[in-house]
Amino acid sequence: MSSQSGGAKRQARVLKGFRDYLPEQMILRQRIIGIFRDIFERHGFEPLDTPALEYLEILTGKAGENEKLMYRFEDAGGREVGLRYDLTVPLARVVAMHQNDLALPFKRYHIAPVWRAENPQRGRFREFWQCDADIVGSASPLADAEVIAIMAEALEAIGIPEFVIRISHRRLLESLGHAAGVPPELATALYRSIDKLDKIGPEGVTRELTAAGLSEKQAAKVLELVTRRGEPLQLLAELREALAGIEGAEAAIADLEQIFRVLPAFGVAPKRYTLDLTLARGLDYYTGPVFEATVTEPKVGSVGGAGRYDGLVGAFLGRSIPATGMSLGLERIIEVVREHGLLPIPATVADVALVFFPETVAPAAQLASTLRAEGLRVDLSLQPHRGVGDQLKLADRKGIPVAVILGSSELEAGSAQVKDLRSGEQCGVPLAELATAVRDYIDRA
RNA sequence: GUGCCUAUAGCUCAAUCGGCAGAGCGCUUGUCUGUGGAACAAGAGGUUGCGGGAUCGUGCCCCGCUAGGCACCCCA
Repeated sequence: MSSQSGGAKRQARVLKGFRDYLPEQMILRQRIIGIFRDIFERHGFEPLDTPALEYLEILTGKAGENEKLMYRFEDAGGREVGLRYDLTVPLARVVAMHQNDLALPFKRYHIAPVWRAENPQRGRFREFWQCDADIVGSASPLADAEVIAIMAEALEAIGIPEFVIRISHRRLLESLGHAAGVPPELATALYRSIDKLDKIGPEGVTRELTAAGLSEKQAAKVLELVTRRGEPLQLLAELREALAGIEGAEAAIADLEQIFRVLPAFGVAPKRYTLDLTLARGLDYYTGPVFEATVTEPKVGSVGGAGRYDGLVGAFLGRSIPATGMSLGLERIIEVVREHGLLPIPATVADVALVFFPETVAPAAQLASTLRAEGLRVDLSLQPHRGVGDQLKLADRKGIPVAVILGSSELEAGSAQVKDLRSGEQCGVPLAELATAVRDYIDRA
């Protein structure tokens, strides 16, 4: 038996790492999502959505160690299910299930929440939104390049001042390992340590590598190869020489060369990308080129990750289909936007507040309809009895830029008062010209 | 999942050694019958995150829980 009022009340709360999005935040989130959607569609990517909940076996096959971060439980029918961990695995499932309905290469975007049972931190939540764009059915580095270009365009469109897309290649890293004499079973440990270079430094990496079983010489060799810096194409030429005869190296280098040649043609500025072989990335399903967009200020880690995963669709289908794609993290991008004060947006969706009196309720409601038909977003006051002052104050507090005041004297004159709530400027306007006048005031902002 | 730090009014934060829980802003009302932001005055608002313990007595000490921040891990 629950109490209705009085008695013990239920404590209002939300789960750790989960949040409410109040209107002001929603307006910003929707704005950013709209920008991304435009860019994705401009590249011919189609929208897709999938269920939040999947059979657990769909999610667990290729996630490797991340399985422990997955929300999993048994549903009321006894099925083992899980909340999706990313948008890539569901895409692979969709392609496998609907291959007859999809023309390859299939380009899709997917903007939706995913769930990971991690400890929350700045820009890190248990429920968060990813904005993904992927290409399924093309093995060409051209597809990788387009994905990188979209990522760069998206971050550029938001106005993020300092971002760099680091580009690496799983196969090339493997070859580096071979060249240094690292046994295959230590490859994973190798990637993980190298990935931490900027955090723990060369000494830290050396310590970890030798602890994992590499000799000091091997560790030093790997570090030397991986930390080379320079103009990408020139650096690749050097690596081609250094890795001559090493299995897989040539193909990986050729992939990267194609990517770096095409990127400028896609309109990506050279300062926005770099060849960085210390990038490995954690997800097990990456098989080729991998990319990551990092922002140095504020420190929210990467704002987007990407890469080629040629084996993932095949895991559901039996025959292999190549795929590549990228993922932008909405929450982390919002952190950057907030930190730098980018994308100034109104705190409300309303263009105009309609203020009136008990004796002008009906005409005011009618006027609101007219203004809405003209395309304005009208917040009709619901408290005419509270007086003009209070209504104006409330409208201003909400952040509405303009008020229209309709009283009986205006009504008799066939006009209304239009007031700029920021400057206080006000004048009478004939009803027929009202919408235009309101727009003029808004544009003055 | 692990470690460290934190939690006091709607918000930001005070509160001496363990001794009556406060300020600023915001909010409500009034000065002000159809014009907000200013000023002045008054007022409301708290089981000090939740639960337990030690103490004559706790916002303050101890334990557990929950949430937030930072780091690890991992990642968007």
